[in-house]
Amino acid sequence: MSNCDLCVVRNRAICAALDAGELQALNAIGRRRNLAAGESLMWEGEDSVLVANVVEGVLKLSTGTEDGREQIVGVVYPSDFIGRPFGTTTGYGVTALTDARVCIFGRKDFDAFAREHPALEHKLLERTLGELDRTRRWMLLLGRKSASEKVATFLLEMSERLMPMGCNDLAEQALRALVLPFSRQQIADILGLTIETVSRQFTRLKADGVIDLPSRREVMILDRRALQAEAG
Amino acid sequence: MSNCDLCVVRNRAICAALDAGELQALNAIGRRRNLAAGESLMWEGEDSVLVANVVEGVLKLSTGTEDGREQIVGVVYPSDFIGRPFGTTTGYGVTALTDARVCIFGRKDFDAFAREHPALEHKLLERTLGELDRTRRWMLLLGRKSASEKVATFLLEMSERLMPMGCNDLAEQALRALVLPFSRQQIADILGLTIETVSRQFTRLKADGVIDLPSRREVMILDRRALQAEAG
DNA sequence: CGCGCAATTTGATCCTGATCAATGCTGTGC
DNA sequence: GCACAGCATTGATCAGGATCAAATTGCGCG
Repeated sequence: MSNCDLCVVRNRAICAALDAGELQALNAIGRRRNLAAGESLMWEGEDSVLVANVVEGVLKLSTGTEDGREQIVGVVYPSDFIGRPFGTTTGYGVTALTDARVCIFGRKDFDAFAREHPALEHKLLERTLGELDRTRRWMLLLGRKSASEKVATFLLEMSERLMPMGCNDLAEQALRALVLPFSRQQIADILGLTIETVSRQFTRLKADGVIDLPSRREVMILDRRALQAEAG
Repeated sequence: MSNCDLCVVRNRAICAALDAGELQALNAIGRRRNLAAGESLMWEGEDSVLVANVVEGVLKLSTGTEDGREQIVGVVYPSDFIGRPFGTTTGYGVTALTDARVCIFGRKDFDAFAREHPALEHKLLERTLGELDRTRRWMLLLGRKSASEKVATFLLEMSERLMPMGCNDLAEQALRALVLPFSRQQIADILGLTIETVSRQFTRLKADGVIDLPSRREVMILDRRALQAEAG
C-alpha cells in the first residue's frame, strides 16, 4: 500500500493530478524525509539533484552574498513544491524553519515521470505561475516600500498564509494569535531590513495598539484596518 | 500560408514545441500586433484577457503603489512569453519600451490550446521556471545590495541580455557599446533607486574609467573586471 | 541654426534605516 | 531556582540614498 493514500496533501499538492495507479508509480520513485528545524535540504548553487513536495512544516528559500548578507526569496508551506526540475542548478538554499516532512524525488527521475504525465506538468505549471506572481508582487515591497509599509504588509500576508485551512470564521480569526515560524532575523531577511528595524516597527505597532505581542513568536492583530492603511 | 514560417522567433519561442500543422492551428487563434514605444498591452489588476509572444522589441512588466511609486518586475525580449495563462487577473502592467511586435492570443483560447498540447505546456513551464529563478535572484539585489552594487550588477546583466545572439566574439563585445532600451528613470525603477542616485553612480563609474557614456542611452564597459568586483 | 522642452546631471540638505553598543528577556539544563 | 546562551529590545550615532532645487545637456522641430 502506498503512503500516499493517507497523505494530508494528497489533494492539494501536484499529486492531485494523478489517479491511484499513477500515484503509486510516482510513490515508487520518491521517499519521505523528516527535517529538523534548521536543517537544510539543498544549498544555493548546488547541482539540482532533488525536488520535493512539502507534506508538513515551513521552509525558507534563500540566497546570499559572499559577505554574508542574506535574502529570503520564498517561503513554502504544506503542499508546495520545492526544487528546480528541468534545470541543472538550484539557485537558492532550502532550509526547514520548523520541523518538517517532505516527499523527495531524484530530479531526473521526477523530470522523466513528469514528461510522461502532462496533467502533473500542468499542475506544476499553475503552481509555478502563481509563485512567480507572488514573487513579483514581493519585488514592489523590496524595491519601493518603507520599513513601516514592509512590516505591515508582512503581517497581513502572514495572517492570510498561516490561517489553518477551513478556518474562515472571522470572529475566530480576530481572536487568534498568529504563530510566526520566523525569528526576527528571518523576518528581516524576508523584508530586506535589519533585525533592529523590524524590532522597532513591532514595538511601535504595539504601542499604537495595532498589534499585541504575547510572546516572541506570536502576534495578535488588533486593528487590521490600521495595518492595511499602513501597508500602502 | 501562416506568418509563422517567416517568424524570427519561430525556433526560440514556445512555438518551437509545435509541428507545422499545430503551428497553423495556433496561428489561427492569434494575431500580430505592433506597439509603439510607450504603448501598453495590459494593465495591472486587469482581467487576464490576453497572452502574447514577443516577436521584436523590449517590454517592461511593472507594478506600482497608489501614490505613484513604480517597480519594474521584469523585462521581456524577443521570444519571451507575456501574460498570465490559467489565471483570472494580470498582476502587472506590460508596456513597450521600444517599438515592438507581439503575437497575441485570447487568454482562454490559448489556455484551451495549451491544455491539448503538452509539449507547448512543457516549453511554457521551462520558461516560467527560468523566469522565476531570474526573478528570485533579482530579489537579492533589491533587498540587500547597495546602490553601487545594484548599478554594477545591472550593467553586467544588460551586457549579457542585450548581446545580439550569435555574437560571442569577445573582442567585439569589448568594443561594442550597449544601447540601453531604458531611460534613467526606468533604470531606477528596475533597481529600486531614484533617478538621481542612478545618475550619480553612472557619473562616478565614468570618472573611475570603468565605463564610458557616449550618449544618454549608450554605455561602453571599459573595465568588466572592476564592474564584477563592484557587483558583489 | 537656433528655439524650446524634456531628460539628465549636479549640488545642498535631510531623514530613514543601518550600525555599533548595551541591556533585557526567556526558555533550558542542571 | 539559578546560571547561562541566544534572541530581542532599546539607545545613540552615523551614513547612504532620498528629497528638494538648480543648472546643463541633448534633441526634435520649425
